[in-house]
Amino acid sequence: MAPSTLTIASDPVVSQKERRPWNLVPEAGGSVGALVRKLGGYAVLGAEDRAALAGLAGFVRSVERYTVLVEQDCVADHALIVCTGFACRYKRRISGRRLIFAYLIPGDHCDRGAVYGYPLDHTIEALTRGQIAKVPRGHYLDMLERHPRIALAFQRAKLAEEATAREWMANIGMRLGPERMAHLLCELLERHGSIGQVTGDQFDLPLTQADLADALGLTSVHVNRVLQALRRDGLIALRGRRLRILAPRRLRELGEFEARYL
Amino acid sequence: MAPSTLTIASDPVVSQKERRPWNLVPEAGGSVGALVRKLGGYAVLGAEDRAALAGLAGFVRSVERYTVLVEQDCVADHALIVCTGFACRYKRRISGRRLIFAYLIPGDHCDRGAVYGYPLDHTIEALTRGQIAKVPRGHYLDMLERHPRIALAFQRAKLAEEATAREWMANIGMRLGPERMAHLLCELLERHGSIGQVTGDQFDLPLTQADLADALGLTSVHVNRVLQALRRDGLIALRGRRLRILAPRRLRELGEFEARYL
DNA sequence: CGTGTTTTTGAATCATATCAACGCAGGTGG
DNA sequence: CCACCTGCGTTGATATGATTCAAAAACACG
Repeated sequence: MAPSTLTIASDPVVSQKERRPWNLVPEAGGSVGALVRKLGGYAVLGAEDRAALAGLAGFVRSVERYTVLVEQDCVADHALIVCTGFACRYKRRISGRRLIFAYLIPGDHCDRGAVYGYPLDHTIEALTRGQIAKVPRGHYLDMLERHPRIALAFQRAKLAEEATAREWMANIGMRLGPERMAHLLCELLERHGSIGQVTGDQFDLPLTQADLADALGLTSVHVNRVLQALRRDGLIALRGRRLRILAPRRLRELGEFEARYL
Repeated sequence: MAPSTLTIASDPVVSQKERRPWNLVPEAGGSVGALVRKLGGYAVLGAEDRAALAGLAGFVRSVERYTVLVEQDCVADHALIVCTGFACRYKRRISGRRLIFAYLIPGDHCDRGAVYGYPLDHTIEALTRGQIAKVPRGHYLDMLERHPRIALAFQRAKLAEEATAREWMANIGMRLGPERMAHLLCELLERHGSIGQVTGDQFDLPLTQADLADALGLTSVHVNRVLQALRRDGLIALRGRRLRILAPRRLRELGEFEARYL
């Protein structure tokens, strides 16, 4: 009911001592490299634009897994951008069951409405350890005003995010288990590709089967069996936190996935 | 693939001869009455604001059921606002199965992105006969600029719409049939209430059981049985195109519905 | 190395889909 | 005015995808 405070790891500044746990490639551009790459796909950015984005690195801090980034009904006073790691938007039922609406990967915004001062209708939480840029509203709005290209890119990124949300809804609403999983993995392949984190159809997937289940509207038990089926059919190889897409073509067909983003 | 043309009934002007088929109350404000009421709930509108909205009545035209309002991948050059009747956003699978992402009732925008010239990732179609205001982009943007209150109200309405979309996702992703139906009906009660179309917990629901099914991720057969269960339990009375909520309290509990909009 | 988390497995059960058929009402045309 | 058609709601029988519960095996971590 009553808005609570924004919860985030309170280290005052950047923590360089942190060893990145699952990001292999140290991106050019440091912790905001993913953001630059992603936005660069939505609009042509100039050197000053890149510099402004690079300036966001000063606001980066580490968060542990399970850290709540924005609490439900809370009005955030910062723009939050994922730099490394996985976060998600979710809601819980009284029964305790959780539904994940979206995965937030490096380069993704946590909450755009926050900037306009509206309370959020769901919770945002880190699914893995990672780094988050916590940009004060003033600085953020300032940057958008000074760099219209960045603003444009953010706007387009938002439309893409909305389209993705509808895709997830279609996933849950009209696809069977294996198809849902296939679609999700294709999407993650594409999104990780657009931030330069895919090499040879392979990328880090540091999620629990329960995390996948809650995003697909399935049980973790069923997710397990679905994954086994996909492995058995030679579509994927998933071991530890590393996913390799063995048959991208067939996986896309199975999930009826069509590339849409750029 | 290639954008196709915007399809809409091509009557040049308002058609007054049309007999409203399911709207009982002739709203003050004529065909845009619902819009005025809805926006009034999001921001305090002045007389000039209302006048500007009333001016939209000149762009109203009738559409038949099944009329495609905006085709997928199409860039609309008009803002479309539902005045009477039901429309929906949906997507189809190759199998032919349809998933409805949102119902659009009087006062709702069909596509906001259209105004910015982005192609749509889904289709918008009339689920019933009705009236749509087709406002040229220029006129629409002009109005927003001249009437900041209206712009604010639209912005808030959009946030509410996004929250509703997440609620639908939660519905499909983690609720059982009867709970989904209960939640949906509660939502429709609230939304129709906010545009003054509810009298005594009763309102028009001119939808097919198949239309409901596609919005709930269920089969029309199953929707039928769910509705029977709700009737048997004395929660609702649904006959013809008229729905009466008999036990709002219990229905909300069943669907875990919480009021959110204003 | 133990301890807690995650993955894997099996069996039973449940919710929902599927298929097929029938009734009913509204509208149409002869 | 009646016969026909079509769309929608209703029903029953059966099939199946997914859940639940429970427990063992594999892992990851400090």
